[in-house]
Parts: sequence; C-alpha cells; structure tokens
Amino acid sequence: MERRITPRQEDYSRWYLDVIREADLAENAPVRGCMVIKPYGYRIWEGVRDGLDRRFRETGHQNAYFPLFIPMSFLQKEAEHVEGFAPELAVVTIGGGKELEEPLVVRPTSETIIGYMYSKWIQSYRDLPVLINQWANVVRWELRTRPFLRTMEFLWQEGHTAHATAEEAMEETLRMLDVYADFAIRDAAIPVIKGRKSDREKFAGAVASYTIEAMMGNGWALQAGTSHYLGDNFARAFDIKYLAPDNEVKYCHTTSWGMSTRMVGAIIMTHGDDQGLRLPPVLAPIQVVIVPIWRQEQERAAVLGLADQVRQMLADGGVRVHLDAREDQTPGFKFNDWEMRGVPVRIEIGPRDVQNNAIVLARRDRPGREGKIFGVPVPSALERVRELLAEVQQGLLEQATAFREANTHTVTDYETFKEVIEEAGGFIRAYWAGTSEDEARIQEETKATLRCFPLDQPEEEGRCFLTGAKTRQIAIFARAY
RNA sequence: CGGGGUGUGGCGCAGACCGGUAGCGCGCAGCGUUUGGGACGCUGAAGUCAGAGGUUCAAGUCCUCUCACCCCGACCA
Repeated sequence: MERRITPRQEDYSRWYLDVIREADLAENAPVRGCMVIKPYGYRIWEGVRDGLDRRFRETGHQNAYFPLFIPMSFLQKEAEHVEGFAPELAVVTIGGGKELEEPLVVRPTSETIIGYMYSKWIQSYRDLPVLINQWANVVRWELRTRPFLRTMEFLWQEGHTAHATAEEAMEETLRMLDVYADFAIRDAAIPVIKGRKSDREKFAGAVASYTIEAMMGNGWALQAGTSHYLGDNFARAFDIKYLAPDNEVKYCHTTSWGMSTRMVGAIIMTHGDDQGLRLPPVLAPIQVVIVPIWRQEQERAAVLGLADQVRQMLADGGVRVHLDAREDQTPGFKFNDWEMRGVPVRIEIGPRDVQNNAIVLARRDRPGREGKIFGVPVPSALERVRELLAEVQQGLLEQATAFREANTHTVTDYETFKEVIEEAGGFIRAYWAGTSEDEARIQEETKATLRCFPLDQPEEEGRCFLTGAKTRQIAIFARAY
C-alpha cells in the first residue's frame, strides 16, 4: 500500500498539504500565493457561508456589495489603518492602457469605502443602526502563504455596522463575536476561546479587537474570526454623523467583523487525523456515503437495489447522501477514499445485508471495526443515521475540546513558559501585566504571541509571570498561524 | 532582499561526475478476470528534458545567461 498522507507526527505541515491534495479541496494556482478552491472544498466553504449567513439574518443584518477598487486616498484618511495595511496592498496604477489619475487599491478590507458611503446614507438617528454584511474576496500581498490559512486572495464576509452610541456599537461587536463562537462550536465542532486582542495584535484602526482562538492539531493557535469595535475612528475619518433627538450632530460608532476561508483550514487542522480529513456532519458536503459490495454478477442487482432504496430513504429524510456505485474500484479502496475525504458516516451494503434486510454503519470519528455497527434493520436506517450524525458531530467537538484541555498549560514564571513552548507546545494560560514591548520580546525569544485576553477572567488576583506585578488579567499565549 | 535547493509524460522520481536510441513507479485508455478494508493480467497513449545562447560529429548530460517554484531567514491583519 502506498502511503498518501504523511503522518502528523512526522511533519505536520506536509500532512496538512497532503490532506488538502488527497481530499481534493484545493490546489495551488499559477499565481504565487493564490489557490484554486475545488468543488469539494468550495462546498465546505458554502456550508460555512450558509451557517453564518443564516445567523446574520437572524441578528438583523442585510447583505450588500461594495466595489473591489478603492481610491488610495480613502485608505489614507485613517492614519493607523493605512499604516497597518500599506505593506500588503495591491495597487492598480494603469487602466485601459493609461496611467490613472489616482491609484486604486484592490481592497484588503472595506472599512474605508463603506465608511464613505455610510456618511452619505446616515443623516438622522432614525437611520441608525445600519447593519450590513458583504460577501467578497479581498487581497493582501502576503510573503508566506499556505492554502486556506493565508493566501494573497481570500474569500470572506465582512460585516460593517454604524450605531448611535458607543454602548450599542460595543454590544454589536460582542454579539457578532458570540455569533462566530456559536457557529464554530455548533456547526464546525471547533471549541474556541473568545477573547480580546492585545494592542499589538489588534486591527489597524480599531479601538478594540476581539477574536475566537482555536487550537490546531499541532498545538498552534489560529484566529478563526474577529470582531472589531472601531469607536468613532472611522466616523471621524469619513464624517459619518447623525442628528440626535436633542438636535445635536454626533459621530457614529462603528464596528466590523469577519470570518474567511481560513475557517476551512481550521476545520482541517482541528479534526483531521492520519487517515485524512474528518468533517463535522453539519458542514460535510456528503454526510453519508453508501458503498455497495458484491461478489458475483447475480448479487449485483439486489445489492444496488437495496443501496438505492436506502439512498432514497435518507435523501427524502434530508440527509446529504451519496451512493458510490463506481464499478472500477474495490470496496476497500472506496472505504479509504471516503475516509480520506472526511465523510462522517459510511453505509456498507453487501449480499449478507440484502438477505437480512439490514445495513452496516461505520463512523469516521472512530477507526476500524470499533466504529462499525452491524445489522441495522433497513426500516430504522434513517433514524439511526440521524442519531449517528449527531453523535459524530458531538464526538468531534468533545475530542477537540479534550485535546485543547490536555494541551493548555498554566505557568507562573518565564523559565517554565519557555520550556513549555519549546517542548510541550499548546496554549499557555498565565497572569499578564506586561507592556507591548514585553510582548514583543517574548515573541522574539519564543516565537509565541499573546493570542488574547479571554473574556472569562478569574476573580482571584495573581502575579504576572514575567514582571511579577499583581494583576487580575489572564492571557493566552501560543505559537500561531 | 540574504542563504540553500529543485526544474525530465498528469503526479512522484531515476538518468547528469563519465555526452551516443529518454526510463521507472503511480495515474490515464482498452479488454478480461476480480470486488465485506487501498485487486490483478495483457495491450496502449502520453515528454519543446524550465527557457535562451554556446561547445561538439552528437547535449537531458558540459559551459554561460535568464526565468520559475520550494525551504530557511527578514517582514506581517
């Protein structure tokens, strides 16, 4: 047997690239740093999109679309914003064969052009809040890229809202952080830590940035979604003002929040094992694959007949099911193939099952025979499959949570911190009262960054592991993508 | 931008020191036998050897230049 996927232990980033190739999710494009998302990978993204879009509607947001090109001067209106993004801008200077009067930036994010429009749309407190989301591609000129995790062009949604008061805007910021966490946990089965970013790590132009941080299979952290409270920074830069009930002109308070195709990378790296991908049933393009098995020609029709009957039953019940009737592949090959592609549940139907009017169920989150259930009566198939899908969904979340807990360490001094990062890896929870400079030094010396200050903070006071100062503030540190 | 490496059928590689008919594995196509955990046999298709220039009777192989990609570093919402 040829080994197609490098074991995680041997080389984690090779494993990641192998899984993407073997599961047929994406491949590199002829343009450096860009990728082609293939149909199977794109369907996972569509699952992410649908899960988020439904939640956005439920929280009162509407979709709209703003242009890809942004006048360079717009970015320059917010000092911190342009400074943060300048190094990774793609700029169009020629159009229609002629040098442009003003260069156009290919959007790295849309705060500026949306701010510009909001200033025209908003006159009165009666126009507020404005709650808009856009699904779009953005471009950031990255030096080091990895499929899904960091590419020069990526797909995402960016929500942009404007509110009358700081309180309302802050509520919105945290509400959308909750939406992301809910999606990550319930749909993607990824346990995440909600937290606030340090000043060093926050969005260029934000007052405060919030994040959901997830732990990948190698113990590294991944920022899986962010929500920013922008204060009135962009309102001042773009003149987003309204007339309040007291007849006073006031600046709006704005927010922005985004989740990207990086989420697909998070799913791969949270759940994947040495067999390949493992997909949470809620997002799996194919939730159940049926593999028919026959030995002799006369068994064929009966097996395929039952297989199709079961397929129809499940499809009618709303299950995303696929019957793999390929005749040029053996059942064994198909088992491995669909495991590699992460399908949560497999049904095996052979001559023996036809005789018993039963099927065999196998779950992806438990390897080999242990995950198989024999002799499931056909009439109860739909019900049993539904139960099993729910169990797999739950099982993946539990496994990921247990892994994160097992790889989260508490430290109280810098020496231990360095040891843990170097040897054990994973997340470090520690009291922190250091400065941005201290943070930079830690990154330099250990490659670990301050991922976030979790929203759940302890009551007790402790001592900063670096400075020894008394503080109530806990921070999470880790190496990150 | 600095250091290192690699470019040969779709993919992974050998061939290069020592110049002489371009090969192997996987994949692909056809036919047959197979099929409860990655099947096998036979037949077949497919290569501007990254590009340009040079040396030579003869270049994948030697020389010069160029390009692309990968890894490490620097940089980084």
